[in-house]
Amino acid sequence: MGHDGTRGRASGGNCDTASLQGFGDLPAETLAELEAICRTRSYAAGQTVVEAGEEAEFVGCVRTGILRMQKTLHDGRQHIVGLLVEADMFGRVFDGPLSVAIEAATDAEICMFQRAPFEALLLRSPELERLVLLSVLNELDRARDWMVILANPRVKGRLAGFLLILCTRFANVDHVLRPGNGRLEVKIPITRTDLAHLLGTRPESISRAFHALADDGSIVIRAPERIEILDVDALGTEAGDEDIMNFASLKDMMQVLQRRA
Amino acid sequence: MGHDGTRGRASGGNCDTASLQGFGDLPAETLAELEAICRTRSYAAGQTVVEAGEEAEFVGCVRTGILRMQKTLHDGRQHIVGLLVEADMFGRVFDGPLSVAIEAATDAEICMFQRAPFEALLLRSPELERLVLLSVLNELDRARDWMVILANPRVKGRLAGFLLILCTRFANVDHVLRPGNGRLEVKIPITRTDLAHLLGTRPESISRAFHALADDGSIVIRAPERIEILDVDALGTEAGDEDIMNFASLKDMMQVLQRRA
DNA sequence: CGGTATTTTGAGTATCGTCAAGGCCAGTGG
DNA sequence: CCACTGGCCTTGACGATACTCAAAATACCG
Repeated sequence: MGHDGTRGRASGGNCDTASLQGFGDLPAETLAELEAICRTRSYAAGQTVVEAGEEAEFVGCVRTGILRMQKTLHDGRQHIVGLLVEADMFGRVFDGPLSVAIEAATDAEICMFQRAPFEALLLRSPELERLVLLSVLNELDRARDWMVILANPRVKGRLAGFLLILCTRFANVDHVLRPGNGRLEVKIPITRTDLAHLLGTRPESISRAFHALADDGSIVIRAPERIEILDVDALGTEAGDEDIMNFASLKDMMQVLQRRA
Repeated sequence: MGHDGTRGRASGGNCDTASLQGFGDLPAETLAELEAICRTRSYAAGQTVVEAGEEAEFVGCVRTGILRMQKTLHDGRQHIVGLLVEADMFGRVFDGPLSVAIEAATDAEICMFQRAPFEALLLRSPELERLVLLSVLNELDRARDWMVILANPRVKGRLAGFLLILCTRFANVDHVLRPGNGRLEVKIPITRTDLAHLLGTRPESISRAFHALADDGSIVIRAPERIEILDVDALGTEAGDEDIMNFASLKDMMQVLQRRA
């Protein structure tokens, strides 16, 4: 499964909090206090960051890499309920234990803040509180996006929706999107098995759906994890076109690419 | 469809903010300020509360009834991404337009706060800010619960999960749960069509799934919208048992009911 | 009582889950 | 250098499930 269940360990050193997305606008004083209570940790793909039900000792912020949030079912199967990327925060503030487990989907670097001092700082810094609130609000939106995708009755449609989300929401993350040489190529950041868990199906169906989209001419499978997007509109139709707005920027990018080619 | 698209209108009068769940613990001073900027509105089932994309003028808190949040697809179909019940808050604070439309699923009373003053108050009152944060965090958890349910490959399993959520999370709400005369009866608060949208399937499949569960002896269909729960464990197994913890309280309730009968 | 919306049922087809086998790639050890 | 191993992805076949279309039954409302 690739999930070896080992825990990452602190690689020492504080993070440069000011370089975290969104944190730059915080007052220097707040940043200094954050700097004092944070630490960078590195995790290899498959390592566990937080167990479910754990009284999260830390509040974290992803610096590089991708984490997956998952719920463990009683029979041992695991359902992925979201991905965390650059600048995403996690860990319950003010509240009880975390309801999801968090594992590294790729090698990742995380900025960890000790929980108690972080909460104390939160009460004193409205700017930070606002940042956290926006972060959670953003995550809520993303969760709803997943819901719309999952509600699609056909696997092919769910996969199309997933690819579009990858192109829009995860666009400027890591190396997910590569608008190289006149083509739009996406790097699938998780395994087929994980993708199946995320989309509520089995790896076999994922594979078939990929090739069905390829047969339609919507995508080209250059490698299992490297997918070239050919027809955004077709994917949108397949996915149900949840939001036309979202694709506008993506379509623009496609046109620019085609003009360049 | 029952969605007549009409807007509710203010029925005048301020709400008794102190009686809102969670608000009771706020300082009297904060409560007084809230009182000054709020207003109660009543909506009939099917009326629109907020349009999607609207620069939400208000932040709201449900007092009675049930609202549904939905995303409108370009072809006009609508996907439900969640339900709002008593004490649930909605409307983006600090952020842009709402990404979902909100309609009354049943007759509902809502406490509306003007957005600008509410945000201002938020900055001054850490207690209120914390309340809002917890509210959003709670909603995020619920969204993830929906995701786990939606990821279930069989419709029967998704429906079982929905019923369990109805019994646990919506337990002490409106008239959803009626532990009358030794039986546990649930009132489905939305139509079959809406339920189909929520669970990512069609009304026909919903109907068949209900009767399949009835044939299994897990439930009894006393009326299309009145479902009697017989076997919580069977439903849990069918749903995938996402969290055994959640059912503990429900099982207790069942035992109490059976002892009483 | 008639009209409408909702729910249910039925039959046929497409899709998907399941089981089993094969292929591809990377790392390992001879 | 090559066989071997194990993980991941793919493919095939078959049965179960769910979607589609159509129509009937039921409930709701004036």
